Amino acid sequence: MPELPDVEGFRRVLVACVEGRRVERVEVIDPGVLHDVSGAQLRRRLKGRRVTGVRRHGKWLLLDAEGTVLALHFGMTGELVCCHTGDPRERHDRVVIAVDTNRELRYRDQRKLQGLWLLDATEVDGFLAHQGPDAMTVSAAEFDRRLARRRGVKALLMDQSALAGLGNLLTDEILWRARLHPARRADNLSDEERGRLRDGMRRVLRAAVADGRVPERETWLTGHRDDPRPRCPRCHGTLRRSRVAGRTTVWCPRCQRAPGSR
DNA sequence: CTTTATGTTGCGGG
DNA sequence: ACCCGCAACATAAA
Repeated sequence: MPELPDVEGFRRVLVACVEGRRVERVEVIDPGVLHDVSGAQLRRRLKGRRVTGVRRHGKWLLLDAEGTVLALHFGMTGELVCCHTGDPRERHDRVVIAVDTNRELRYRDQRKLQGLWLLDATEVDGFLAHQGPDAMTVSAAEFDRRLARRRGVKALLMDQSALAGLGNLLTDEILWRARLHPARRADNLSDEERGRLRDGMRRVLRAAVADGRVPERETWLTGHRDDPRPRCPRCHGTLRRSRVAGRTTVWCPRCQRAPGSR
């Protein structure tokens, strides 16, 4: 589930649930999601602290707690939910952070591909140093600079060190909207094509972030990618499914022409 | 049993 | 130096 818009949705969950509140209890149900920190350390360093802010960069979510920062990444199956204390525990609840309002934040994740990191506020910049600019706020000039590589455009858009926040679904959606074949090389897009790409990215992101998730819509690819015989919502041609940049890729061979060079 | 899944990283090879 | 595909990580569902 989690790409930039989903993580932005989690950020709002956090704001509503714990921002400004004091951490009363930290419960580590499955230490397998903790990185470089034990359950006891996590508890000791969060308990009693006030949550002073919540930030997102790409797919990373950062919870500030008076000098200590909890960094969360959701992998493919993670989510953040706000519960009342006493709500029944679910099978994949891994960590619970309860605050002084009878509410608790739960990090829920089936596959445990990523997890939680605990940092000192001074370590955050270094921690995110390898991340590219956030896809939601990147400037046109910086976007163009990031795309100036000899790589497949889909691989590049999904590369978090080039641009942070886009995953497999969003990337397909953006390329479809910009009418660009996913296997095109990024460095020989025309100025017009690169403009279309950035425009598509902005529109897709704006709509998805407003929803706090990547929506499944009839007028988007997302609403069709799991259909048995998926049709393009724009030209009604049959969509194709293949593997690009190591991931399942859905695109319209009529709307999104030729890889090669042009 | 096999395949697939919205992520990231590290490795081998071109 | 740059780029690609692929396996690995852990788990569930089709």
